[in-house]
Amino acid sequence: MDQRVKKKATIYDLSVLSGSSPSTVSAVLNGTWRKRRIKESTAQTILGLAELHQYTTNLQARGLRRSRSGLVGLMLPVHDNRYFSSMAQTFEGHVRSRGQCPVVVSASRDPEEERRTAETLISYSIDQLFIVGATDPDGVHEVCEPAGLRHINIDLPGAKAHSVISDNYEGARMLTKAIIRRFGNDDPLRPDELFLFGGRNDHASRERIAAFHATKKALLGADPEDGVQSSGYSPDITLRAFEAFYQRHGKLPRALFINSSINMEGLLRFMAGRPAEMFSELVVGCYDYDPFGSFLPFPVIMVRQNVEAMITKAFELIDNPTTTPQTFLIAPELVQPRSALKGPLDTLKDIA
Amino acid sequence: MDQRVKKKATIYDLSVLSGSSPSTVSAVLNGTWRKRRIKESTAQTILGLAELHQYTTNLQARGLRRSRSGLVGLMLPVHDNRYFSSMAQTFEGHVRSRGQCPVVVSASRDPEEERRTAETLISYSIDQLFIVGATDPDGVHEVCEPAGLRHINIDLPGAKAHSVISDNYEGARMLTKAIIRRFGNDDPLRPDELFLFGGRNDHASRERIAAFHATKKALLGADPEDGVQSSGYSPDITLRAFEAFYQRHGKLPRALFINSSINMEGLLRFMAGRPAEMFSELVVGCYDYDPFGSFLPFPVIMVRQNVEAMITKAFELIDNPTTTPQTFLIAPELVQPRSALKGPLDTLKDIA
DNA sequence: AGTTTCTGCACCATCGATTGTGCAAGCGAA
DNA sequence: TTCGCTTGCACAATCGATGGTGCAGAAACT
Repeated sequence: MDQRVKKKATIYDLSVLSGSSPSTVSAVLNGTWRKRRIKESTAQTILGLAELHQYTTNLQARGLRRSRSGLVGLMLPVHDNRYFSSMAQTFEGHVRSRGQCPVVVSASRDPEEERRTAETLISYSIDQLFIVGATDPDGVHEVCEPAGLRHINIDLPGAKAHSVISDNYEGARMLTKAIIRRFGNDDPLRPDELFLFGGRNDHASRERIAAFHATKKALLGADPEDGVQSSGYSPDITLRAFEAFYQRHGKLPRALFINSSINMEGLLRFMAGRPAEMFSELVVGCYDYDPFGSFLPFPVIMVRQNVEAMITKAFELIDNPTTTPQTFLIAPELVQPRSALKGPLDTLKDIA
Repeated sequence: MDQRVKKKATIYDLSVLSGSSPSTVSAVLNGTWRKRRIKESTAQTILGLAELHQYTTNLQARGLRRSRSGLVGLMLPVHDNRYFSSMAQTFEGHVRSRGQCPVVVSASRDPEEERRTAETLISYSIDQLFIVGATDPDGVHEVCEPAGLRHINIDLPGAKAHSVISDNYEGARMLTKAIIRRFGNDDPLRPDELFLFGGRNDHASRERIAAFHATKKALLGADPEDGVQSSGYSPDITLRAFEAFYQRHGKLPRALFINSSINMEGLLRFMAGRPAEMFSELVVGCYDYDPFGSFLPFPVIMVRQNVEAMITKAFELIDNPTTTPQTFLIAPELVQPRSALKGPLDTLKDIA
């Protein structure tokens, strides 16, 4: 054999070398050999040869035959965000510990892309799909269902498959309350001094906005209609929302409820180039946790969604396929300003 | 057929339905039919049937036959970090625009895990592998090489395959200089007031530390030996390093060079629970960019590695396989405090 | 010795798509 | 009419692993 690109050893090669049949080799290598009553010594011989020739199973062939692949998919809206990246990190740990191979892809919150991505993954016979923050979870379901692919929604719920999501209402209630309480009694917050930025017409935003309204009303007695500035999940649109607000009022509100860390980046863009003092009195609540975000020069109260619990619950549900789709709420956690919480990375072994 | 889990249509099904042979169906569906002189009308019939029955290619079967998969792998140390997650985001865009399917996995900076992960990916016949920040790039190479898998190192170089990395020396030089210059002439920084935290024995750390030493020496005239506190890539170890330092000196240095955003999180942990005033005079340089990190309550000068350029260069190299392995340096960019830069997410279309 | 029961393994179809090759029918030219 | 070329497609081997089935030889039993 040429040293370059020597073909990988197959069970047929080992079959010839060992004098056993391919099926015997296969059984030995995939661990079913006791069930097939292969002699211990035969097995050892084959395992030895496999080691020697660096045999590794061609997983495409196995996948083709078994019509599953050992791959478990995670579909994210985007990678570049601490909420979703911690989701990926946590997911990886779980999948790895089950001896499967995690595959993480993103679909940009584009319903079409979401479906295409699911289809591609299905073509590789992935075993399960975790759908995170999909814009159109039910559209993805329509793709998974006929293929018999087990799937589950996380973060944003769908009607046709189980969903595990944050308790957005409760989280937003806590957050709104914490923002309001942050102001003392001598100079309490007025209803028209607290605005929500971000959010669009998805389940999470709706819940959060509802809780925001209700809590404002309950604690501040009133809630002016224009208290919400929708700006989707885009830093730039959020920036423009802040600029527009600033244009109109000549200042920012005293307090902000920001719908996600992505919108929070819009606030950063607004801050860039403006004097820091402009923000020294600001109080911000952000629905999402980012360790750096927690230490900004003004108090930032954050909500950390319990990613670990969500993923755990999702695995539980996907393993015991039940009947009618349900949505499960996972309680998030309020994070006081200047908190550096442990994350999924802390599970990895530290090396100095 | 049962409505549940109806098997997916195959070329054989379409072959029966259309009255053509499987090979003809295959050719039509994979686009090689003109080359095979299939009649236009035959093709149209088959395409119609494919549409009707929602045919999708079984990519495992194709992969088995062609011994490639259309998958392109990205192996990261970890997901949960803005540097690496922006890498993933950028990578996805590139791969998608080439009509292939990106898969992102992490290997926890564990050489053994890195090799195992590469092996798994190889078993799925991925077409190319981008190895980011590997602890043992050459170990991964040893796995890829015999399999004939094209691969390239990013962020941390290897000796046996092309590498695309940040110009760490130059970046660290700029950063060190910027930190020092940050102090006015009336109260200039002394050599024993600037410390480096983080880093371990990898190429990037060594370069940065060398530049740190050299620049300190050049600009401050001296460089005490104990100016570097190695603490790997772990927030917790970094936290302990800060605590130990604080224990010994009763205060932090006036200025810090922090080797990565992960170490920066160690600083956050140190800050948590301590009064903000303790850090009001601090000046920090961080080798990595995080938008939130840029707005901390003290000046944080950051270095943004040019992820887009690195990925672009990597694709260029992996497409034109040349001879002897080389390392290519990509210039990073100094980011002034309170900057909110655009990132890979800004490429996505905004939806409000 | 003859029959049953294990042992230990080989045989072979199969998963779905790809691709080199072969060949019949159609057509124009000689 | 016959030769030769083109058109349009079918055939069959192949990628590597899996798992149901069958069968020879040894052991156990009557």
